[in-house]
Amino acid sequence: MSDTERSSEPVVGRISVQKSYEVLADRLRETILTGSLAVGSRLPTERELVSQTGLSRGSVREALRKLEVEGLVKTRLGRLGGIIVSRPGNDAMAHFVKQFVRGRRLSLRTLQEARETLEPHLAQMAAERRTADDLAVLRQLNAELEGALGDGEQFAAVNIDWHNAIATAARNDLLSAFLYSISYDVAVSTIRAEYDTLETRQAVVDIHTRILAAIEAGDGAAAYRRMQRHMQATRAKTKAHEDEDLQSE
Amino acid sequence: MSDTERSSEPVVGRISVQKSYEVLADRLRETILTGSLAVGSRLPTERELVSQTGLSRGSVREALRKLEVEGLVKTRLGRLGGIIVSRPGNDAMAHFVKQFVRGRRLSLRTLQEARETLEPHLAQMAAERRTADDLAVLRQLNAELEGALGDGEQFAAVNIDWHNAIATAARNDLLSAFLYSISYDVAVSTIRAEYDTLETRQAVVDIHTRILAAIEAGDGAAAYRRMQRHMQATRAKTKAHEDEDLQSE
DNA sequence: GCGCTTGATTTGCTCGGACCATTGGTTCAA
DNA sequence: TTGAACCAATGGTCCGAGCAAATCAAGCGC
Repeated sequence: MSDTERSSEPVVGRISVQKSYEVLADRLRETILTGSLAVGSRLPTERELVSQTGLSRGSVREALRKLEVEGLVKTRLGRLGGIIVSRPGNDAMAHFVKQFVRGRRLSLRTLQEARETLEPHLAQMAAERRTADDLAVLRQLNAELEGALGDGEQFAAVNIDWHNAIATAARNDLLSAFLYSISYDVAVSTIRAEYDTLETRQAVVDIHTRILAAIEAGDGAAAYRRMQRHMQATRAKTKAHEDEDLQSE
Repeated sequence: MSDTERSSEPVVGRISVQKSYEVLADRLRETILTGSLAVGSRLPTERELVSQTGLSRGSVREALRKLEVEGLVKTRLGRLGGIIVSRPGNDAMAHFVKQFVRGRRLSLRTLQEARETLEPHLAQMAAERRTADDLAVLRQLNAELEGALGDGEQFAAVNIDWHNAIATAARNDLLSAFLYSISYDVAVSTIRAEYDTLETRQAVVDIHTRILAAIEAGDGAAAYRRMQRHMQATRAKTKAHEDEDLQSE
């Protein structure tokens, strides 16, 4: 390549002008994450950040808005309010994943597949790691589920909690956050199909009981198999909804 | 419960004052997601939004900042610039997951487990759904990987691409986004441990070849098994890094 | 006529200042 | 002691102005 042949030789790389609020957001993010600021502690007030950085109030606020979406800070109003260091929770993850799913028009089938990927493994991990407290919670939820056999709405709600409790017992905050993020959408979409009759609800309680038994016994392989079968049964029930969009409010 | 016993009877629920930029962000989000605005089309300019909503410029911009983090819009400068409707991509997901992982101080072990959960299933799905194009890409990457046997950095980079290509072939945008989000962090942390010697790199190429063979043959079960073994081997190599934090920039 | 320069235009970006709303503390009188 | 009125600190909101980048169009020189 001769240097006269093409005038687009990259002498200097692409210049991207950093916007001030981006810079501040990055700086604050690093301060929060590496500075070991305790969750719940307060950042400087907006006006202090203004005087410290030399930026305008608006730019400071835009930076804070970004961190807020990321779940790294929360803002509280009034005296003794301010910018509180937080840590991203399952809700922040769920909010983001929801926009992702809606924005990409992902099908219910896609979410169901994700469940099938996550849940059996989570059940296995739960069987291997569950504490006494985990078991108590799961037994409680199983009982509640049985008590809600007659109420489809309630049944679905408790069912979500049950599956998330399994994830909690698996002791993997990332995977459980993933599951949490999709469980609501999947559940509301499958309520009618999966739990339309008392028989299907009873069947769900039965398989839940058997999965819980495997977890209690510490039998990861059995927990995996049973959860996998549970997922496949759910998929069969929701066949009719396949490839359905999830654009509803 | 008598009605005089406790004065904390919730007559009216908790009142949460909606902030104006929240309201606008919600409205714009719904407009984008349900209004079937084509990706790439332009939203009204900031000044137009100001006159349409009656809000101030600052509030409008704060709302836009939120949507930007969510990956629903991008802003471009200059004439013919403006607020462009976008759709959340893997990068937006990766950015969010990264803050989540850092903010919660998740261990490398946690990420490795997520990989072990996702990848075997993704390999299976890839075997069942891969197109001719997918196979071409995978063969190409396998060749590149073999060519990079002598360069640890390059090898690791191509390796990431290879695993993500598997996920792409699995045709599940959510799971592939999850994997994409953690692959970088996992990879950079395991480069030295996993690919420290020529022998280990050669072993990786070998197992990749066998996984690819299963995918070519459409043998989902074999692809699952081989990927699972690959993951277990990787885990063994990274034992030393277990429970290590991922707080580096 | 072709190509480069120059200016105008549109758009997001940044600033400064002011005032409002909410929350919690403080003071003071009954 | 208790209740109400007031004060202070902080985020929320608004207005207006000018800057900076990207594009287009007109004009100029060859």
